[in-house]
Amino acid sequence: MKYYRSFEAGQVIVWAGDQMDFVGSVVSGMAGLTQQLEDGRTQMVGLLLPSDFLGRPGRQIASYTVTATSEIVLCCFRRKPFEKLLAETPHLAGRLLEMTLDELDAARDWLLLLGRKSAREKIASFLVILARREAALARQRPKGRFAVELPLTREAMADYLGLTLETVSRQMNTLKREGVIELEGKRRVIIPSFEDLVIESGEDSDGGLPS
Amino acid sequence: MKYYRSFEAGQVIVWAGDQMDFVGSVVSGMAGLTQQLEDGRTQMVGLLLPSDFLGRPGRQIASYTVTATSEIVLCCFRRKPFEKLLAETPHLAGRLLEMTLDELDAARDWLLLLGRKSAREKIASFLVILARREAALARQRPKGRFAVELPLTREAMADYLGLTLETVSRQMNTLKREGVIELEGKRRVIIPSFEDLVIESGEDSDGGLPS
DNA sequence: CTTTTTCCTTGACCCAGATCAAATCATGCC
DNA sequence: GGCATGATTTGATCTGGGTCAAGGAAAAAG
Repeated sequence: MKYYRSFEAGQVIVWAGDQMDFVGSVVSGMAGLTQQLEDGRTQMVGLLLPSDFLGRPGRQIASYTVTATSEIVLCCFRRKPFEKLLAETPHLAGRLLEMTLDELDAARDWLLLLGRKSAREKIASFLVILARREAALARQRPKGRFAVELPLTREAMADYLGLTLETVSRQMNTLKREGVIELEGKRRVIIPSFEDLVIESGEDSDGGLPS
Repeated sequence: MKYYRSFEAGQVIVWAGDQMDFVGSVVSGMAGLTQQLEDGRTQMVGLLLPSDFLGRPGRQIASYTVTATSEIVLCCFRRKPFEKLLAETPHLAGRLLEMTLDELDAARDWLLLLGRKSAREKIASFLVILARREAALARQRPKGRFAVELPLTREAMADYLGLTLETVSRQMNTLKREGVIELEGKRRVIIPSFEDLVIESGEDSDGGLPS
């Protein structure tokens, strides 16, 4: 009933519109949910990190294309048995509701980012989000000097942020030039002061994560 | 345990950060959830129409400001008894999960709208969304000639779409000039051909609502 | 080691939508 | 009616980020 699947960076895990006979959770690595307009414009609409849930119980057709942005390992369950288990286990349903509500909150922060933030603020916010989620896995809060791995291409970042890859590149290098971040290679970011980065992100100062 | 509350257009129902000791659902009218950056930039992150749920079980502090965009009637429950009921009624929890997943899907369509659509496409998409939701309440699909009520100011529309109110006004009048929509007063829109409006919205032709 | 491919950076230019500034319209109030 | 008040439209101008076009850099392939 439970099994593992691995994908390499760039591989498509599920195509939007395909039959989807499993649900799963991310063990390691990263994947993006994307939506497209027919002319090819692409927007990432979900970012899956370790512990995140993939799939929608009660729905057999995938609504979004899921692509591995880095090497990734999923822990999968066949959908039918999972749904049976879900119906029999109120605790599991509650946990899933909790996770879905958290995802909805994250999506709403993302709406604010896409609708109202400048390119510079978008980049800073994205790094803040990654740092927070990376720290949260270790039950911590990011603070002071902090390093973040970017398991995405500039293009994937652009699709996340509603920008072009050129703008992402320019803003990353501007932030670097101004000392807000340091780059170690192209995919590793050092944040000298997490607090300063939060200011750049335009967020309300307290940033209160409620849970 | 159950009671009704009414608000006039423009009234704030809940302030972000306030204690929130009730949950509710919309009986009639419309409200918006909004988030703000400290410099005042505002983004609507949720739109509540009749039958929509307000509040988050298990959370006593409101994360978003809720404002009535039109006269509105809510059916409210005190939070504690509701949570008790929720814990005792697996069916209710399942229903709530279903609604939350639908909201998440809507939020993801909204991400695509904010991240990648032009102002014209945003306006058209918004009208398509309103028409679909209005029709859905009558268990129908919008088709052919269709009328939509806009219980929002141009500014509220701008906050929904990540635009300025001037751009909203201009695009509405451009669509009117081109015959894609007709305006009856400022708050009522006639859609001569729903199918043509969907094309203007940039959506994938089929538009498949999966449920 | 060389070549190919993929990803990233940088520059020059342009345009959709923002900003600033006036009108116009609609509605309620005295 | 005459006069505030708030919503909307319209015009003029500006600009952030998009688009187009080369180049680099680094990994993968041969």
